[in-house]
Amino acid sequence: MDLAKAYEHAHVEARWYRRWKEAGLFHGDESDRSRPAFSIVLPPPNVTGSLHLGHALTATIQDVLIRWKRMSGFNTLWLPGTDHAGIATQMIVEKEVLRTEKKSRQDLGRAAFLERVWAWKEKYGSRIGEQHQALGAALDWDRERFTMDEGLSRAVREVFVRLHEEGLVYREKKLINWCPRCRTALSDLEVNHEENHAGELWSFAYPLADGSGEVVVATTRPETMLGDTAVAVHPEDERYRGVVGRKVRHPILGRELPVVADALLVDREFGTGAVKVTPAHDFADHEVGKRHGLESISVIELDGRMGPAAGPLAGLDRFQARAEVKRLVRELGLERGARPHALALGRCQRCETVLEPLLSDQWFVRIEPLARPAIEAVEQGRTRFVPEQWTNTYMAWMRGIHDWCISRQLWWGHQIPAWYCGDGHVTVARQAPAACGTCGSSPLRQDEDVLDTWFSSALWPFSTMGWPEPTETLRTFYPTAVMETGHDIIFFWVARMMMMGIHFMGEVPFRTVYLHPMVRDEKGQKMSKTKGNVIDPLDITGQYGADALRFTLAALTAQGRDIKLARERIEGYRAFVNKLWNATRFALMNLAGWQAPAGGAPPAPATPADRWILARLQRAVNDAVEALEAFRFNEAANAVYRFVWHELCDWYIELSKEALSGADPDRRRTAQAVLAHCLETSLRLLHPFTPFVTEELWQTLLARVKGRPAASILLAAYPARGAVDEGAERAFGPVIGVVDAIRNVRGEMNVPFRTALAGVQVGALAPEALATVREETTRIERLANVRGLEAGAAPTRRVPQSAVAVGPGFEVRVPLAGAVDMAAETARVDREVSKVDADLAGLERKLANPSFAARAPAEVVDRDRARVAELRQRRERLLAHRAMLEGA
RNA sequence: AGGCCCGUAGCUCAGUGGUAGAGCACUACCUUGACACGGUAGGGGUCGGUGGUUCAAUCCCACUCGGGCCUACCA
Repeated sequence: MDLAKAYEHAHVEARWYRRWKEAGLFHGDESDRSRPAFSIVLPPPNVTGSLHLGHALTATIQDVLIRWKRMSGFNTLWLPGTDHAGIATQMIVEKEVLRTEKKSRQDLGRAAFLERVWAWKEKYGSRIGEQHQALGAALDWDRERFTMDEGLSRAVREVFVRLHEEGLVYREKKLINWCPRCRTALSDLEVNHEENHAGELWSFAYPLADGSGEVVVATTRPETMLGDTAVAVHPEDERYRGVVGRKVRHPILGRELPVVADALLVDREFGTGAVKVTPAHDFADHEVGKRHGLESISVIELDGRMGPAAGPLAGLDRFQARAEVKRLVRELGLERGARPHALALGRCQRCETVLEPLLSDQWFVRIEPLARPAIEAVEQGRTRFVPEQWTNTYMAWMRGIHDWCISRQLWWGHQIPAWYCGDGHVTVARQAPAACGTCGSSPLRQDEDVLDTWFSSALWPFSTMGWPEPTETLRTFYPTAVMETGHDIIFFWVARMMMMGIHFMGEVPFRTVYLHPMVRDEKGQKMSKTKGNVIDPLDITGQYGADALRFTLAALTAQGRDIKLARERIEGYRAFVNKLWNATRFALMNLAGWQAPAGGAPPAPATPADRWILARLQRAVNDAVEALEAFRFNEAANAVYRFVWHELCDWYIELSKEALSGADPDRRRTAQAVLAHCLETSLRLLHPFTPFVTEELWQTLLARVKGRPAASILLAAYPARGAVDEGAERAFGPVIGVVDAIRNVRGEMNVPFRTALAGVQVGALAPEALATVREETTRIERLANVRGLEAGAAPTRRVPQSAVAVGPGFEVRVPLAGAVDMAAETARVDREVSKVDADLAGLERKLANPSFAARAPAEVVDRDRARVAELRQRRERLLAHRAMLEGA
């Protein structure tokens, strides 16, 4: 079968994915413990989600790891699944129901609404998985899971109950972040802090109760003064020494508030140095309240309106109440000014609504006992972060961690397994209990709240493997090898998996956390659904192919820098895929009559070029494997890219043309063997990055040379590291140098390719190197088109109509009779001379410094001395040539 | 307020204590039986700034200026 002239990805991708999947190549074998295991759980995308470039990056990197390890002899498992994404999904379906049925979820009621969500999930839940298939992801679809499927729901209940039994889950009325629009509690992490919001710092006076004066306080949220239960000052502040312990009178509500001294809350430098204290609606004030035994008065309700405790303002929206408080205070003559003030507003991660801290009954995870072992695990190196800098981020957060609010007032999610009897006793159980565990009464009512989505996500590495059953899968594949995800969810997800994995499995959930960069748009903006700047990777794969996108993402994944994706880069790597295609096409055209050696033994090289390309191949393999081991995907990709394009294609294929089409059958066979070996190895080396094209080419290539290849390149061995023949690399240097020099003259002097160069003299080269140069450049087609190379120790024969090129260790004189413009050649030589002069001046200055010779390592000094000698010789020859030109 | 990352060619970015690199873009030439998604050659950078350490700094250190991100209860 002949290959098309250009690679057409559309004809290849879907076909191969189907065959891989049908052949069961992606299955992780839980019963096979003869090979070391290597497992990854795919960070579960939202079930409502559509593939974006972040997913594409994650999928690419994980697939590279999985395919590389699979080919390297590991028993690999890459486990897919989706997340129910509680609040996000509920919002999407709510919007949809409102649009199509003009009903709110309350109109439908809980059961009917949940039916709608499940229907939505059935309809769209498989989309994201199919999109991963288009990228070539070698996921074990037989094990696909969903956070709300039966098994995982059971794991969630089990964890909740056990944590409750251990006293690590509790229910309490605490100050939490509340979204008045979503009508739910949120964890600290779901709060987005809007930087430098242009707010106002507004001041007013609390009159002392005895009428002897006033204390002026400032606030950015005037409406909260209705819930004030104290005024705080710094204990060492002279200005307020007299008022501590006295009372002020609330100007609107009339109650008396104590003036307390609190060094933790109050910054004497800020504002007036006196702070109003609202324990029910501010986290810092809440702490003050606890320290001083203050009453907490809630004045803002769950819907964002003022409650009964707000007195005359009850029923107003919180922002209307703000204006109203200011008006009332102003009328009372107690307003004391205002100034612009930048503040960080907390907003709902989902809907951007300004959050309200308020007191509410919620479920919490007591986090400190879970965090401590998760910190230790990282300290002890049982889990490590790559890039390393994220260790600090993780540690800092874990050390300052607060209890985790896990209840959400939503409908879509795992309903909390807690039941209340008529007397308000709580029974926590795995199954719905018949009677109250405390008083035995019934009926019981289940807690209506659901758990934070991240609660079930935290269990993902083991819940997906069958926990709480002691499954073979867990035994074989837990802990996973790598957690590969974005650094934006270290706290949301990575940290919580660490805590839960250690607590319930007794071992960390993953050995390495690799945090990939963020993919940004061309302006460097983060791509997000809410911003609407999401690029659909499937548009890219449709246009350029999945391999091109994958290779691009891998090649741009450097550590410590975000990816700004430019279309030109993808085009460039698409060209690379095409180059590989055509290199194989060339090989297939020239492999007639050759049989691959049994056992895939490397070919015996015949020429310096053979030895050189095999050495370079081994170096590329070593570089790529070392880079992969260090998670340096860009280096791995670039090492292979360089080798395939700039060494195999640019040099070896060109050099091999003579042998492949020549009369000598031995030379032809050797060239065939070396070329086939390099190509076949390159395909295996590249397979994890570009699975489709490499599979297609590998099958075609091996079918031609071997007859019956393996079912998939994925079953072939990944190229192994080995010793590089550095002598072969060095020996070939002069060939490249001489050819480059000839091409340089040709290019600079505008000698058309058609003009074959004859009578080229190469001199000042070691005899063996000269033999190589002679052999390889006799006829090297597009490299130089040199015919009849002459050799000599030093080409001194007068050739007036010539150009000269002097390189390290050699001199090439190119006769250009009739084709050469003497003035141009003189100018060219002058340019060369001034370059040499500049280099010489720098080096000579350095060598003239006595402390350089004294302190620098001898090898550095020697190298510079040799270089000076070489440059001087080069200068001399160039000038001699120039003199000859002028004399002619 | 604290922490982290980034400033290298026109653009997007690698990189290293010892002569500055790639891709794209640009200029010139080339349709040569693998490939124009190609080939060859060329132009283009005092590696953000200032000091310090060193024989030697783009690289290490300090400060500084710009850009980005994350954490945080300055009302």
